[in-house]
Amino acid sequence: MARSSDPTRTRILDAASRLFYAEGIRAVSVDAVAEKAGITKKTLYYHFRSKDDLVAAYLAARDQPNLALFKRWFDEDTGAVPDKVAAIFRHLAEAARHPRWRGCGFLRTTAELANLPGHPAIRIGAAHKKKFEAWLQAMFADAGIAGSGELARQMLLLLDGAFAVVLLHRDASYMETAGEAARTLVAAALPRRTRSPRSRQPAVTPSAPAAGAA
Amino acid sequence: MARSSDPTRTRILDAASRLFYAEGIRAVSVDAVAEKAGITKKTLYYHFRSKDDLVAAYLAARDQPNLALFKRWFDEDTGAVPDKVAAIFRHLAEAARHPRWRGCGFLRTTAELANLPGHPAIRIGAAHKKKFEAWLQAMFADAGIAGSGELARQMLLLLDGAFAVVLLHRDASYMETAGEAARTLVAAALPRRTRSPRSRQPAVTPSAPAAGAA
DNA sequence: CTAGGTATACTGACCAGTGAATATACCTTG
DNA sequence: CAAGGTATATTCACTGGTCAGTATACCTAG
Repeated sequence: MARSSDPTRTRILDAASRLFYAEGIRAVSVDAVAEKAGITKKTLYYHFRSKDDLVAAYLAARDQPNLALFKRWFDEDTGAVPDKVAAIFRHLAEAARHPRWRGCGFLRTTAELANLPGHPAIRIGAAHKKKFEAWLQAMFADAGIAGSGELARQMLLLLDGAFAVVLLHRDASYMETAGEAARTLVAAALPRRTRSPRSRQPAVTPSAPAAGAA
Repeated sequence: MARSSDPTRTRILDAASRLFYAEGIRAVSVDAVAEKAGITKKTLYYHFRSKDDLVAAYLAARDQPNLALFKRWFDEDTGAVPDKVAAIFRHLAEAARHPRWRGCGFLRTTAELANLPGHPAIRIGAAHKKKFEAWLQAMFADAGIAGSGELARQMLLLLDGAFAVVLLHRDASYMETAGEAARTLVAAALPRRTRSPRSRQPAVTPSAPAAGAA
């Protein structure tokens, strides 16, 4: 049985990841993945039961690294919670300006396989987003925010909306707009004593600070 | 030359629309569209130059009706602007509970064809979203909101985020969360004298039931 | 010498798009 | 009005190519 550290399996997964992310699931053939990995199709089918399995493995391999990246961006920002959240969007905006950026692999796979609701890849994508939401909620709860669950959901909506819109318009500034909306919502939910100075900057109207909405 | 009112062309477009929306672009063959339309493939190719053309026509046919629906939901709500915006999300949440709902056809097509940046269908999708954003901005400007452009972009992000997340989790409640976040942001941006009483309800904490969010 | 792993070569199904012929409807001209 | 032509609209049958997945054989390491 091939272990996850199997070098051949790793090569296949690496090739699949690049191709599926760059071109989409149905646009990439198993032959193409095998060729990119430098092996034959039969070897690929020795390591993965089917193309569907390979697609699921592609997303599963992206789960932990993606979450770790978000957490690092959050942790490394030295500001208050609204700024830490905005930092995630800031880093994503930078990534989105790279020519090979193609949005969120989890969302794009879900959109492409929307006609197969029980597909293993979709379940992995859903679990990934749930983990991110749960982590955010924990961060908000730690900061003393009462409606941490609702707020985490709102962050998720802004983030995934930004993935979709930036991909559609090829305009990374929407990612920054999402970051400012996120900062506004988090700042409004924060208990007063811990609110950061930067979070008092209104993202919506320069005249009316949104502090009263909490 | 086939006019847009051509009954055969309409039949093809109707079949294409149902299939592409339900199954995705690359999952639907031209043969399948022709069969669903009750014609032969060659007839389809008489009316459309290629499959790519057909995909673009599918989205173009959805542009105006979709916008008209959003405008109607906005206009028919009798509340203030934050409530009118929330009404759009409320109606979409209802639609999302239908078993055949598959998210936003424009976004899903964009996600699937992300490897073909210049594809005509993507340009039509981008134009559609830009029209919606411009219309929203005009509504906000009419309501005396200073940062109407930024606010309209935030609404777009919440809306498209909700499309993506609801499709991923098959949980329409995210659409309502997005609606409440939208209501909060619009209410915070509104000049004080015209702010509605409902908009003072905090959208962040779930303990306060928002009207219509059932 | 045997079991895990890889290669060549294949299957049957499907795919986008086309060639050649035919039907229909209208329109000109004698 | 009638004969013949022309553009529109449709069909059947096909092409070259790709797809996911497999049958069989080989090969190398323990």
